[in-house]
Amino acid sequence: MSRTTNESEDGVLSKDQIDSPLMDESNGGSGNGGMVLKKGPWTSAEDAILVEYVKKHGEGNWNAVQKHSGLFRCGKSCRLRWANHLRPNLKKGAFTPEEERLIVELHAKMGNKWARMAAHLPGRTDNEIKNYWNTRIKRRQRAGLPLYPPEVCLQAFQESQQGQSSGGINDVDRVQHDSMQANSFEIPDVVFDSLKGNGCVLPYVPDLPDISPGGMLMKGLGSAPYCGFMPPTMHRQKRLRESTALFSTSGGSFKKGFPQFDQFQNDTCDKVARTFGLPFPHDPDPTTRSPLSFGVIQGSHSLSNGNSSASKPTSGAVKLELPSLQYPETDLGSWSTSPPPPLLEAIDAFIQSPPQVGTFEPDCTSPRNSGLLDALLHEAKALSSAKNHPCEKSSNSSSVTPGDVAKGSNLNICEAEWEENRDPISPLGHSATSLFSECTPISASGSSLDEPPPAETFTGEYLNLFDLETNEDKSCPASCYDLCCLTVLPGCNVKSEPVDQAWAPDKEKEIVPLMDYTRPDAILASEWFGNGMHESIASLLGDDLAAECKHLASGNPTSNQGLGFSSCPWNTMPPVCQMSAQHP
DNA sequence: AAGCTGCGCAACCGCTTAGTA
DNA sequence: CTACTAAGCGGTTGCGCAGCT
Repeated sequence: MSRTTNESEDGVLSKDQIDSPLMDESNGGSGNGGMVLKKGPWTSAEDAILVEYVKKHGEGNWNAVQKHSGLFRCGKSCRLRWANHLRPNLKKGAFTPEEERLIVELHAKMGNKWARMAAHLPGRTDNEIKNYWNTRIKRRQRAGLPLYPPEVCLQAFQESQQGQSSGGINDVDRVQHDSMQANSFEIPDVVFDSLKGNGCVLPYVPDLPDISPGGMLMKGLGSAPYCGFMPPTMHRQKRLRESTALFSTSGGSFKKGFPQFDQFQNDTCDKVARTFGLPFPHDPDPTTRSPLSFGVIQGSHSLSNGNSSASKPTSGAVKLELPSLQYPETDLGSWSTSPPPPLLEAIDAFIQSPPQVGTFEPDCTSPRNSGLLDALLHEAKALSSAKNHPCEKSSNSSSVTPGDVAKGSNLNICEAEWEENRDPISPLGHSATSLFSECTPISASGSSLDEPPPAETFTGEYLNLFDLETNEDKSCPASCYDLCCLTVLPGCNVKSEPVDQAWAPDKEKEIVPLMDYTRPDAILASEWFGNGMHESIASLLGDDLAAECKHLASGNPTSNQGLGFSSCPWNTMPPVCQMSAQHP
């Protein structure tokens, strides 16, 4: 705003306009008789022309503006100028606190759906909101603050829970567009569209959504200090291409690696749904269902789903639009100087090019919402699959990983399975491993971080949450945590506080040190869900996992040191999003 | 005072979606 | 059903300004 257009040149086409390299010949080549179109800042004169034109002809048909008004601007540029600066009722100036709060809430619900967010902020443009958000991210990153305030995460979660209990996804879907006013989470249309079309078994097509409420929540909840931090932007198309390429060669492998996906998906989603009171259409054989948790989160679409506007389930490699929050993994990159790319790509690739086995419920869990979630989902499925097919296991649980963390625990089996499924093809096989390896480098000293998160923040909150937490954990900020949070659940040893209490705004301060409820794991591990929920989780996780959780909770703090806390969760991670079955 | 750096905003670019022939 | 066009959307870039050295 401070930046003005060529105001000094008001009234006439500046020589810039005429000679400027900004004049886009390539652009002007077509549709305007070879006329060169001007680029760059608008002048007052141009604004006046455009305003006059719109007054006469109304909005729309922007390509005609240049023809009829004499503006040397492309229609696109005119539309943008009008929408962002000239149209009436635009609010100028800084965002008010209320607006800021709303933006945060909206982003939590919608992800990077700037236009949709703008619809909730009269007088504000998507561009403004986008810029504000990007700025906010930077600021908070620098400050080592969570992107989403705990209240937002809590609200999101609670609302999602309510949505679940009150009628399942359909209800949620129904209110999605009014969610803002109601402060309820908005569920992406996409998710439900997909569900409708695919029934319970949906191809795992993480058409990346934006940040999903769920994803966001996960993020927000998951990455305490950095929750919801956006990764360095990478063009989605670019990423898609990259990821596609990345997995193109391993596409065949995927199937091999995840032979049981098909069967798996139904099982898990089903169980999860039932466990959490979600309507589940069919339940052929509940007993076979894989004990997977995270349905909790997923179950609540609002929680796990991102919303994406346009995604439809597709098969094969899918373009993923990663929401800001969708990159839990990106947190790594965001917060550290260490290169996130491998991780991101791995996860992205995985998400984008899920195993063709593809009958994942894409939307129920809304992979789109969170690339991380997708990845986790896959891993979880792999794990579950492995469980169902012990014969396929291999004893090769070598790598440093979760297995190490859970040494001597019942989880070893799972871990082994996990390892089995992971390498070499598992989507996360790469991501998980590389992920941690990348995360690990972020030393406790924070040397690899641009702005090492305040140690106090991590230790204070996390250590209280997890007995497992060690100094190593501190060195593994958001990114790791985001990932870990999802999987750690079982092992969380949380000094839990009753949810309501913990979230009481007035008590927030005192509680924060005890529990970081911005993290899903913390919530899950705490009394948040009450005993019933714990049971549900236990049932989902399976006895072994549950036992493992306890084991971990009581934990051997040193077991995970080499790898960092984050490594553990991956192995034990339950499928986050098996909610596919939420179709009518 | 000059240079440097970072921040924030405006605009652009590329892609997707919707509408129409 | 396909092709084309317009519009919309989200990510990225460029530039001016402010603050710091």
